[in-house]
Amino acid sequence: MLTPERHARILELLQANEVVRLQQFVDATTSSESTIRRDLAQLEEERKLKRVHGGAALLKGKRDEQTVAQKSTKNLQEKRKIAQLAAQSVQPGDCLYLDAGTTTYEMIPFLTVEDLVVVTNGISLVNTLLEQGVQTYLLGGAVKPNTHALIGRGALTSMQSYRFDKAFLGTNGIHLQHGCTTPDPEEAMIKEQAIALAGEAYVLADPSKFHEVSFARFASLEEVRIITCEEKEIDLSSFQQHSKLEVVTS
Amino acid sequence: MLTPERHARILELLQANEVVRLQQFVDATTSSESTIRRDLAQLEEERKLKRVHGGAALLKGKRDEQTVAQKSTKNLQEKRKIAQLAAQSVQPGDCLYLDAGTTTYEMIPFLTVEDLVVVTNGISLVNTLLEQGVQTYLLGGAVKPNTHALIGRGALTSMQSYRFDKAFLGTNGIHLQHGCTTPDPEEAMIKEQAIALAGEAYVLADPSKFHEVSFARFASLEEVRIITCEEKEIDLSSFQQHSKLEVVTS
DNA sequence: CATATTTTGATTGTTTATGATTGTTATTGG
DNA sequence: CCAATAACAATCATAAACAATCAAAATATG
Repeated sequence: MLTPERHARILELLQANEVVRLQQFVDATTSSESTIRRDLAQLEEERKLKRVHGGAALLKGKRDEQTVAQKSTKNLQEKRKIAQLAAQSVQPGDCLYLDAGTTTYEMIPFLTVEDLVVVTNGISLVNTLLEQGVQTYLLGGAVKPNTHALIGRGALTSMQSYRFDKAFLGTNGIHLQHGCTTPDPEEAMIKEQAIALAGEAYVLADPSKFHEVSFARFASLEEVRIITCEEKEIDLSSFQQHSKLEVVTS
Repeated sequence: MLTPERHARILELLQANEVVRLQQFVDATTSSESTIRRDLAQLEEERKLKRVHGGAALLKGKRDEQTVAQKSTKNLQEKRKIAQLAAQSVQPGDCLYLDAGTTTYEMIPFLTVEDLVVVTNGISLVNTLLEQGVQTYLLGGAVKPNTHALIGRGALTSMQSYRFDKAFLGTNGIHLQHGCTTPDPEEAMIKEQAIALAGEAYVLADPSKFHEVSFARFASLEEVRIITCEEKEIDLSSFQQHSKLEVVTS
């Protein structure tokens, strides 16, 4: 049986049964225990299921995670490392703003300190935040269909009720002259205001974003801390002069 | 029996019985006392129940609230009929408010007219609304962990930017003297304001809600239209005198 | 066709969940 | 208020489940 077939069969069994033990998967796929374990590990990475001792269970909030889950298979390891580094800046009692996006999403499992309050404009983050037991606030506003981010006037005005210790933002481009940019001007406005309302603003960017420029600018290099992981092709030293830079040594 | 199965069984027993002895859990799950104790400790940590000497009890705030998943399997056919009737009142170009809740959720597939705008405080509704191609706005505010509804000051203030042609609301109790009631005062405030901002307010209630009273009142019978389906045990004529009543003949 | 890479299943220590046992704490009835 | 009793938390041994490792098989590549 081929890997995608097995994965499909596993998810199918889970849809039907909510909780399934390892041996059932073995019987259903005529594969070994080891293979099933590997499959389960992988599917958990992709956030398609939750492993439990003795088998696997369906994720509770499966409904609006799908789009995020698909995206997050790409560069997942890099993103997770960056996310982990970013999460280390968080202190007990902090009030955070988390941008909608896959990198910020990956931060959530690492947000383990006590007494956090998180404000976000990403509907997809809410479920996971609540499962972590984090007190969660959502901005209001128009829902952007493909990303499920909240944007527009409503989002801007409802953000004004909050102040943040730290804001964590994703980006599409980081450039020496043009700063941080993103394709959607609406989202750029939100990011810009989040930076203004935050004591410290962190931009999370994997190496592919450097020297890229997108349409709408939301920050200069000077006003944010950039968190990334190192890559030999990219020379980060030029950025170091303009911005506070934190790099994961992978 | 796997851990999530046990946890589910424990919570299920609690929903049915309000307060349950340790031995009942042991019998129901065929596990040892020690294991149940560990489970209870963990579930209390997750704020799913309250441990008491001799067993466990439901959290007070959650007394008559169930998770969305549990609710939505119950009375589904009835709810769907009510939802369908409610959706018939919707006209092209309308701007609607949809309450968070399972009955309002069931309305979405029937919202097939053109040019709708929907505002809601229910995160769970967003996905399905977008799939229907409806322009969707979400209120801001605190996210209520079990129901994923947006509540609190943030939700109230962000609602003030909108005006609705029609508001559709769920309820837990409908009573001749006490009007419409719901367990959570925070949610009641939201519902109340939605009614104030709407040209017409509709309350969707299956027959089990009649003559019931919950904690927080959000409307009198006079100011809303009630949509329900008929049931022989319940005499709706007394309600007819106080309120506009629409009944599905199932 | 030979070689490199990936996937698989068996084997191995290691970790985890469980149920029994222990001593400790809370409740109850006199 | 105190003793009796029930419920509790803590500890421990064990068995099940686990991750890590490795060699064989399947697959891909030059």
